[in-house]
Amino acid sequence: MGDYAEKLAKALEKDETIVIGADCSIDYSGRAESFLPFGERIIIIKSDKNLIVHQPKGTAPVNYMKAGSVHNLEKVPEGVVLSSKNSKEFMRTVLRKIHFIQTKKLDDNAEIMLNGSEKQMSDMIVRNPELISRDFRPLSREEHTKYGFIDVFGHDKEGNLVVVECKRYSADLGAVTQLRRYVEKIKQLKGIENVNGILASPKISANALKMLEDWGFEHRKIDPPKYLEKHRKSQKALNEF
Amino acid sequence: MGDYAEKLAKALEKDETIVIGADCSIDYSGRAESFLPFGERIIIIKSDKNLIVHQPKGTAPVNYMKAGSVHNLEKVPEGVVLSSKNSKEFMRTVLRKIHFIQTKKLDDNAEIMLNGSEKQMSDMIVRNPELISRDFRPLSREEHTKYGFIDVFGHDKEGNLVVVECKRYSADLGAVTQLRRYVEKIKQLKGIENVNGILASPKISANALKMLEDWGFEHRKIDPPKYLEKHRKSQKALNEF
DNA sequence: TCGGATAGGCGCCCA
DNA sequence: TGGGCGCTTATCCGA
Repeated sequence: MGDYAEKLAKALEKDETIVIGADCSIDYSGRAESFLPFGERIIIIKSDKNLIVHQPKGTAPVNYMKAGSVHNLEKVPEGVVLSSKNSKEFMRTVLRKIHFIQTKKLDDNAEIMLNGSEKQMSDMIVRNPELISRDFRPLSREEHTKYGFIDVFGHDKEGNLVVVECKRYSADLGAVTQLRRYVEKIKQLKGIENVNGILASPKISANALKMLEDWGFEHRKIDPPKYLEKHRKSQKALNEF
Repeated sequence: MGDYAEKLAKALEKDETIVIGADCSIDYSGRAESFLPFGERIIIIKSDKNLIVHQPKGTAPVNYMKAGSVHNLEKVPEGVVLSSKNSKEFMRTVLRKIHFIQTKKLDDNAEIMLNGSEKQMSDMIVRNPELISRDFRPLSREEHTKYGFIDVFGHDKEGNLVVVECKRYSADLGAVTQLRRYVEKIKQLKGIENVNGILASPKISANALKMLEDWGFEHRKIDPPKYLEKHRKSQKALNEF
């Protein structure tokens, strides 16, 4: 265990990414309080000194510490204690058996390119305003108000203002109240009553649709761009493997 | 690379957790579309066949596949291709250099114990209704309505209904619209006008507070239970290390 | 499975 | 730094 502590300290020093497989228990205190009894997990400390702990199931880490945390090691009779802290949080990991440690300086400057986001959806609507209605004319995007940011803002032929809120997946009650908040703020700011609210999404829940219509708003069924496009194209290839 | 492919296949078979350090590129297609150019990352496949890919910075994985995905390996001239799929998604990882692979069956049945959640906050309010007001009488928790679930529902001495919405951290505009939605639904369901809305949280943003007060609702500054308790106690200990 | 809501959410942008 | 909000959100819980 002594060798491990030295290896870890050296890797931390050099901003390497550290991967540990270990039997450990974890105390956390900060935004909440937690305790995780002993069990075998993967612990990763990244070059930005962010720490994540993964149990053998699930996508989300069970414990974690933000980037910029300070990590210290201490040998104790039962093994090694990893103490992590930042300005607001503290974590104490007792490693009673270490199965492996890998340390490596990772060279990765790449950034992911993503299609199908809500932002691309609103871009698409600005380029193809007929998706909202035949006479919709977009005026601005990401309009900032005290009551939030409006995705797409415009008007129709009669000059009625139109507020569009986009959701890349199913629209829920929260999406409707969000739209309502914007419409009301615009009404108040401009001192007018004729403001239309449009919720654009591929799906909407029944309750949300009812609430939407109760408020005199409308839904447009619109898919985010390129959604599942490659997936469909690769179906043939998938069938093979 | 051939040895690696075999090692991986065997580990997948045995439901081991697999940790790979590799230079790879990633195509993803499913709920959205993405491409990540080559770079050095950590890839983890867990015993539930969930996959996460971590770049050397950040808490969140850059790419991932849900639990229950199927993973296949294929040797190609440039290295190894890891194909992952489930009913709705597809991911293709090209590993052109593998730095290390660790495989281990992780034994971990422990569950994290957490203090300071919103649910515990509403429990605390039910036990200590004077936190809301001297004459608040809780009636129910998690009251289900078509417009959502109410955290705490009760009445005051005069018989006015009271809706309480809790937030464990700072309350924002969304919290206010959520509260408003519940209050309106209760008014509609009971056919009455005297329904009070209370937003309970340690903090509230200035815009949210204004909107709250515009709607005639009130804020109560309440901290989730045990929040930072250990942290404060350990301050002395922290100063030492 | 779907819907509604929380999360120690994270990460991004913008004032 | 804080507010506002999207997210391949994940995860939980109830109908």
